[in-house]
Amino acid sequence: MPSKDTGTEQLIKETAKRILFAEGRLHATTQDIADAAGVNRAALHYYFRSRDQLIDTVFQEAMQALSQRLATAMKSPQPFREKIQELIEVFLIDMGTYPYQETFMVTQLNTVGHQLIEHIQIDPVKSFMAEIEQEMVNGTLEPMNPIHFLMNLFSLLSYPLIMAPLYGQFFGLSESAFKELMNERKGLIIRVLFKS
Amino acid sequence: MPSKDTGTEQLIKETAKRILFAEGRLHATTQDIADAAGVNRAALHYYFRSRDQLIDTVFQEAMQALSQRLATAMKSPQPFREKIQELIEVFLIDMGTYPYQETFMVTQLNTVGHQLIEHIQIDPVKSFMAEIEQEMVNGTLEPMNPIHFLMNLFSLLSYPLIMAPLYGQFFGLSESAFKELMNERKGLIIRVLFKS
DNA sequence: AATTTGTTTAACAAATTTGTTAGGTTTGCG
DNA sequence: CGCAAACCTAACAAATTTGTTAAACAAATT
Repeated sequence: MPSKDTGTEQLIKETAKRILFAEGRLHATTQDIADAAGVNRAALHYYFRSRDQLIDTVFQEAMQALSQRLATAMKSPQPFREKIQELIEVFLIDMGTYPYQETFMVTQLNTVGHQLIEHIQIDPVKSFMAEIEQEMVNGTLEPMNPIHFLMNLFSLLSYPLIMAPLYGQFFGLSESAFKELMNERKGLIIRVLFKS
Repeated sequence: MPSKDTGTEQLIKETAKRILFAEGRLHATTQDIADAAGVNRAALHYYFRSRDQLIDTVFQEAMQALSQRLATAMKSPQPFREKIQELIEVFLIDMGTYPYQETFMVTQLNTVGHQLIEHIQIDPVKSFMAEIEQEMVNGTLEPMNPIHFLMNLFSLLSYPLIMAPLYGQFFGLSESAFKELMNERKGLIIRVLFKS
């Protein structure tokens, strides 16, 4: 830790994340971010050198956070079903605060041309897939490629939150009606995945 | 139709859609689009006056196309299950060509601040929801808010395609392996939705 | 062939966004 | 205190992106 830490670097990163991941304004300018953080735009260059580097930092951190969340939930020492339940809870909370994080990352990958990602943990995912396969042998889950199970899980979790503005338009849902629906989904997703 | 139609206007729109919806480069510049279309950038202003108007035109057309697809599939005079099957087929083809259309629309809604959308048909969706409710009464579907059923359907369909670059990173999937998985999903989604 | 009309583009201008610099401010510390 | 280091900002410069204009070009019509 440096002798002087005003927290500005952290503030800028968090503000950038809020604008990009929470508000979904994917082409926010440095001015937008600086204003929202209440700092001079030059501070942004002081800490991150360039817009690209700020974006890249935020991207890498988001990737690691995602990887970390997955790893923690997947390594949790609980029975399978409870583990899934925990994963859903954790993910819904995170998606509630940063619904557009994944969208941002995909857009980033599409524009920059698939960049390398640092420090993502692949092992917990692999062992979790083995665990899923075991459940299929046990008969708890329908047999399929375990990747499908994961795709189903994350699809059912993420997509509605990502597309909320669109669903609002098509179904004329209010904010609160939508929140109510999302709460119902916790149990619903479990039922869909486990067919019980 | 004007006496002279070089097809340039159409070409520009289609190129814009390709870059935005297919390649997912959501902050493409007018230069990017003009280059990809092989026309001078001024042509873009000649036909659309400004970048914003081009984007808006493309946005509205995409919205109407989406609404149209939904309406057609939902009004199809077939038994429920076959209707869903058709909807899945149609949607998977469209998503294959324009995976980022929905992402673009949401981003647009988030940045421009929920703009009005012209000519979207809401009636077919309503009658389809009634049909879903009827299936629940019949016992073909688990009882739930029919919006959940639609959310589940579109989630399972769209999300994997939208997040393909991310899944590629996390699971180390090749293009062809991914395509294979997506083909498997057609039947899988039906099974998940109907629990049979 | 001359004219009209729609189309295309090069060159220029304006606006926006990003990056730099030099100096001012604050804070910790001998 | 004095001063060194980190922090912050106003002002400026550069780069990028968007918008305009005037002229060239091509095809249809008279």
